[in-house]
Amino acid sequence: MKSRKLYNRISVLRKEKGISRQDLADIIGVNFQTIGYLEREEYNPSLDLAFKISEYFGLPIELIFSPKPLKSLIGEIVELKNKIGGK
Amino acid sequence: MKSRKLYNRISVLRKEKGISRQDLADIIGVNFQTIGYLEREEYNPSLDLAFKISEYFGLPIELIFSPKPLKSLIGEIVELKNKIGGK
DNA sequence: ACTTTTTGTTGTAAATATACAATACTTTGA
DNA sequence: TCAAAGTATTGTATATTTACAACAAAAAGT
Repeated sequence: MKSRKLYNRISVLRKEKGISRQDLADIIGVNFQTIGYLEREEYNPSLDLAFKISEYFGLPIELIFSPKPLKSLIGEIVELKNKIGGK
Repeated sequence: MKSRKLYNRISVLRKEKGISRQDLADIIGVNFQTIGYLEREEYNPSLDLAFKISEYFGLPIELIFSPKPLKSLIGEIVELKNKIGGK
């Protein structure tokens, strides 16, 4: 199965936490270069690795990874505000 | 990274839909034996394949796959009813 | 400006997921 | 009970992910 390129927000989330790739890699238990490959979206994580990342950030997989390009977090917020604000 | 064994509900969900592995495989675009391996939990899907399965069933990945053994669907329901019913 | 830390790049090797084929076993249904 | 459909098993081949190392480039802190 030729697998689709997936998009993710790892680098943004990691920066919000203020940790380095090495730190994140250590916590999760992978090589720090693996985090690099994921952030650059050079390949997709295994489902298990995706779960580990999702557990670390305390967020569902769908909020971190997506088959469709992810909008910026700020963009998400604006969109949600519009939805709530009604009209 | 030695990857953890993951659990899933593919066979139950597939049976609820009343389709065969071959059918599911065709829809998703993988070999039918791959579905077999996943249902028997002999290996984990890639994140992309997990997304495809999740898209087909219209359910979030977390409801289909889990690092911890999944309780039966009926078990989930009972638990939720207890939670709602209070006490 | 200099030093250190972080990130990117390239290359190789190992582990794991997926495909495919052939055949046996099991279940279902007529 | 027999036939067909579905599932399991075994084996081999390919693709993809992960690890690891060494070095270059960039960013951050002093």
